[in-house]
Amino acid sequence: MAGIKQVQRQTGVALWRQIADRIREAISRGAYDETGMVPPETVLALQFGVNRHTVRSALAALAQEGIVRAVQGRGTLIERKERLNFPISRRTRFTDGLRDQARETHAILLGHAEEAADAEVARWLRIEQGTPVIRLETVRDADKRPVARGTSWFPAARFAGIGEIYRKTESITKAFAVLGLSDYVRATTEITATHADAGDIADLELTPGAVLLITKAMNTDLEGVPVQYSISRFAADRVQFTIEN
Amino acid sequence: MAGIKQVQRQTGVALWRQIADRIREAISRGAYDETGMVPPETVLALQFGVNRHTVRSALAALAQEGIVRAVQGRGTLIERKERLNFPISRRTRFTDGLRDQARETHAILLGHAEEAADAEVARWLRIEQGTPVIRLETVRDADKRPVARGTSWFPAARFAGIGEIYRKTESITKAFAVLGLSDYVRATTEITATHADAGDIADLELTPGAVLLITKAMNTDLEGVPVQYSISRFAADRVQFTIEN
DNA sequence: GAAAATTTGTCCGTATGTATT
DNA sequence: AAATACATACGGACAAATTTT
Repeated sequence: MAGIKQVQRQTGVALWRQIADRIREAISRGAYDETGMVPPETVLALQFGVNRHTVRSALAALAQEGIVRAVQGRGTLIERKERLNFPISRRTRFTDGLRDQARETHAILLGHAEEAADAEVARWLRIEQGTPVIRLETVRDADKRPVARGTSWFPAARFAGIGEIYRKTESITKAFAVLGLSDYVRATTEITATHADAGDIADLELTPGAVLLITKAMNTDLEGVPVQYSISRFAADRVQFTIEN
Repeated sequence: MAGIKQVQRQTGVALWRQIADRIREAISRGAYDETGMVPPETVLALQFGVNRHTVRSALAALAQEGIVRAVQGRGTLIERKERLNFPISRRTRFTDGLRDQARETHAILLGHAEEAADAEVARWLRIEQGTPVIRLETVRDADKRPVARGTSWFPAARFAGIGEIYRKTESITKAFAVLGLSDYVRATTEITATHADAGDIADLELTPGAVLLITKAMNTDLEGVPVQYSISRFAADRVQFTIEN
């Protein structure tokens, strides 16, 4: 390899930014495709003629952008990504929506409980605060990769036992069917984005600083009665939403 | 103030994480509401009994979450935020949608140009690649705060001069009206999220690591002919989208 | 308006811990 | 078990931006 162009000091652009730009460019050029990894920090530090910590600042920035992912003891891996598409419509179904995009999907029930509806849940489900609801905590995988984790609430009186049914069927649609609700529709969806918290990082196998797409959604039966309120947290670099009007 | 509980070493949780958690909690408790700022790094370092760099790691994490914002020479400010709501529907109008939520909105035209449609623009506008299109670069403000920046493309043959008209009217809807298109509808919207790049940070007054909501949207006239394709980049901590089905 | 003090930003060097190979 | 590689933490120095004097 020919000599590497050194970074420039006192230019008004911090060294770590220059280095981040150079590494980002090298990655997109395919310079590290053989190994799928960035060279070790010590090597990069030598190449750019800076301290290892300066390289670490650059790599931290790239990790935050989702371009690389550092694994202690192994190295810094280059991330490549394709996004799963989630259409949002009146007929939005989580699992069905993935059918053509992933060979294998799973819905794992982390836990379920019966509790009293708080103000937010009560408002979305249009019930009295304090009414019993069933809460489900789930993680959804597509091809062994976690895609989203979520919390759903259901009116307890109408959907008693939905937790265990969901664990077996791995599908809200099927669980509803078992409980006598043959069809339902998506009424409203609210979308925001933020950074991943500790729970997201653990459940979705993300790195600190990762971006999340968050949906708050309410489903109703065909009479317009709310049957489910859910908050889902998607790994933003693995999904996109589409709305067709 | 009574003694501050020191952080604990060798517990398997990094000091900077413990400190970030403590500061986050203090902020939500309102402990710094008088000044709206976190104490200086040197003070925090003394309080927690760690080096200033360790505090900096914690503050960097909080800055990334959008909870604080460091300003060189001033201090580390606490961010408080309310989100503007953008309904996405067949009748989605950017400016109209903000009318009840902001006293004053502006659309600034950064620049416009006529160019040949690339593959992506051609696909969305359903025209031949290479067909002339007009590109508009805009930034939108609500109450003096930038909310989104975007790029829009229009078929040049049909909307000649839209750049200058938009600069005066500050509204796509009005510009369309001037050019003889009295009504239009939102056909499709694609939503993703990612980190802000350098341009976003500058135009939207963000900090590095900020989260963006990105929409790719296509509008058609009432006959279903595409009239606009746009990519908009929203500061995620200032907006949310809602979809009513 | 200029100088000083304050506060965050960058960079280096070193040491040690932890996870993986 | 040893080597490798990233993670954490400390200490110091100086730069840059802002506020205060």
